[in-house]
Amino acid sequence: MTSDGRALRGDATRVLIIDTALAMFAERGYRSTSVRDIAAGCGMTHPGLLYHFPSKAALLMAALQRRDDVDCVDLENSDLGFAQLDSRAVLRHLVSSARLNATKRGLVELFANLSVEATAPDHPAHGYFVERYSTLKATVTRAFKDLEIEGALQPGVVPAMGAAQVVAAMDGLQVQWLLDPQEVDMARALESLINGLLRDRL
Amino acid sequence: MTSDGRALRGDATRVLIIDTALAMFAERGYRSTSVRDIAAGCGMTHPGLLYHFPSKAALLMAALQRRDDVDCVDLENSDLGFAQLDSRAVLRHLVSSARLNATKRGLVELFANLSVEATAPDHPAHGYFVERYSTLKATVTRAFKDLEIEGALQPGVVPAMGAAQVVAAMDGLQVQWLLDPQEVDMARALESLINGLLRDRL
DNA sequence: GTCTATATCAGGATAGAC
DNA sequence: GTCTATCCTGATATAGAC
Repeated sequence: MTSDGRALRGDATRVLIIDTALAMFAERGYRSTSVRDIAAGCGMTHPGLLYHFPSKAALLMAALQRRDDVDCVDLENSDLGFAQLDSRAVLRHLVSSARLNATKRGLVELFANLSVEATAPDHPAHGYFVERYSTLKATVTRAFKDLEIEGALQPGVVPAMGAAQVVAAMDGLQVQWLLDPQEVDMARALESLINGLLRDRL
Repeated sequence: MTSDGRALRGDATRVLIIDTALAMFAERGYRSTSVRDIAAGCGMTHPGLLYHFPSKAALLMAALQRRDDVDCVDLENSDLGFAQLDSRAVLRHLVSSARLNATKRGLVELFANLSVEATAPDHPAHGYFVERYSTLKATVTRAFKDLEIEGALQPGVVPAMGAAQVVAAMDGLQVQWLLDPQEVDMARALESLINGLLRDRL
């Protein structure tokens, strides 16, 4: 970005590319979407696209970043906002995310695939996911700790472990749902799991 | 397998290929292991390998099959045997599997990646994983139903949903463990989740 | 600043010699 | 049963026209 607004002209193209990429990644997956496909979807050639982003990986990162931004607008909460929610609201938010996800198969596919792929230390999105999980688990752990103080936790529930279990269940339920959407209700299963960790219901 | 032992001669190569493939898939993942790599590891060229398996996908399926066989030997239980275990033994078996997995990163990577990839209906291993999850969940559901009859279930726990949660947690914990093995104890987290569903401990 | 054309490389798969 | 040679597709990346 440069000092004055005029230079932002080209950003229209950048945004178009990112949105197209996100749609296609969500539709067909990251690996089976070629830079050529995305470029074609934008009405340009792939080197044209690569002028804006040095590599497919860089484009992915930009797309993930944008996805987070959109999510924040959707939910009218910044990530910071999410972390600062009341403890029960944090947990309820996870459940509504699950419910929302059930309307966006492509996106669930994308994130499910990426989060596993990115497990490899040399994956372009490795850092992103390490950070993402770490933040998410920290927030949920915080919520459970607060509930523990209120005495609202089921005896024997350890906040950090509960957070790991809840986050794990979110991920795993997505896989089952992708395999057969009829078979699983992600939001209900998650809610029920969370309720099992609490003395009272959510 | 054929009627007499002699016919197994040519299978030595097949087995070598499968074992090499399994090792390499586990090491570097399915997608980033080329047929050429596997062939080289067997001391042959890739068309030579493709004489034995018509495609990379077919080789994958054979490798998955073999993996299951080895697992059965390891645990001295056939899949059938697993399904027929006593209900608590079924759940304990899941926990020990998790413990065992923590010593085999490559294999966990392979299955974690594949189970998500194979979510796509046209993936070569789609049928395998549909079947795998369906069987696994059915077995765990059965276990919970038995425990329900014994009155050993926490109130409000629905067998089928509990099974989905447990299986989901297994998968999700693997992702977290792959991202940072220090951060998560898969077996403990899973055991604690299961215990939370039961009136008494496992 | 933006794109066309092109170079280069690696993957899976097949045909056909040996 | 194994290899050589080859095809096709699709990936990233660069040179250079507009």
